[in-house]
Amino acid sequence: MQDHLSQTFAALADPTRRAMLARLARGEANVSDLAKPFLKDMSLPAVTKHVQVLEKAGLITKSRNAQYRPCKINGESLRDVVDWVEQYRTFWEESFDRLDAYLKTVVEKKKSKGTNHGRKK
Amino acid sequence: MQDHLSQTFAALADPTRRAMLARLARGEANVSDLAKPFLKDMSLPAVTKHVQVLEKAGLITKSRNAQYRPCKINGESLRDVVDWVEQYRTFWEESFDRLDAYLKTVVEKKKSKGTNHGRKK
DNA sequence: CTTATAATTAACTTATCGGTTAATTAATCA
DNA sequence: TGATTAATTAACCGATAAGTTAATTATAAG
Repeated sequence: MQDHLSQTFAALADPTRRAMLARLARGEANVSDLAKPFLKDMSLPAVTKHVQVLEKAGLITKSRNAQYRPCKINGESLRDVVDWVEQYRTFWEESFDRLDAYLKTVVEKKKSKGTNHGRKK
Repeated sequence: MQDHLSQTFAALADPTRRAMLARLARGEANVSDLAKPFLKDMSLPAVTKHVQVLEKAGLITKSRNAQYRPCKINGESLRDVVDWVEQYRTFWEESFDRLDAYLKTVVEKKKSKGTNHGRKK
């Protein structure tokens, strides 16, 4: 896989992996916790592979606790996704909600006076 | 490819296809217009396939004009992407910008009194 | 009617993806 | 020490993704 964004989108292009992220949104979980809902459908090594795909894409981080491997979401790479897709906002808003766009610019101005949301820039 | 969102993410997991969307963001274009920047790197049938992937994912629509096939972005499916990723907003904001979150809820309330941004729901 | 242009289809190749089973590593527990 | 649990690695398989070249369709233009 070439660039990082492609790697991220590819990792998200699988319902099992998105379900794992949904699970992790509720809190940290070991690989076997993540595996539980899927063990009727696939083997544990298959789960390990999915976790590795998420990890290599930077969508999750994995640490060590005894023989367990607690995983958690890494929000940074999801921001890459939203930053990319926001470029196209006008295309899904089209003629709807001019007010929405206006309010958004107001909020953006307020925000840029404060922090820059953790971005390096 | 199974579900629609997986299909969409898979279509976006390729830099050539994302570049095509970037081109279409500047206006409608025929397949050969879309092909132009890539013909040093790949054949025209390869381009046709990329366009078909984007079309099947619902990211673009293609019409007919004589022997030309003008394409344009379909914003709806990009909204599916942003709607999905917004679930995880807290993970990239983490402890930053509590103000940001607050302002967002204010805006959301204002918006839900007006239209619902073209969503069917 | 013939030729040129735009785009697609067909057939094929190669690499990658998502899964399997069997074996292995590493830590805990009795 | 030996057994159990958590997770990974190795080797393999079938399906599909992404590219190729050659042939085909469809419209426009001389």
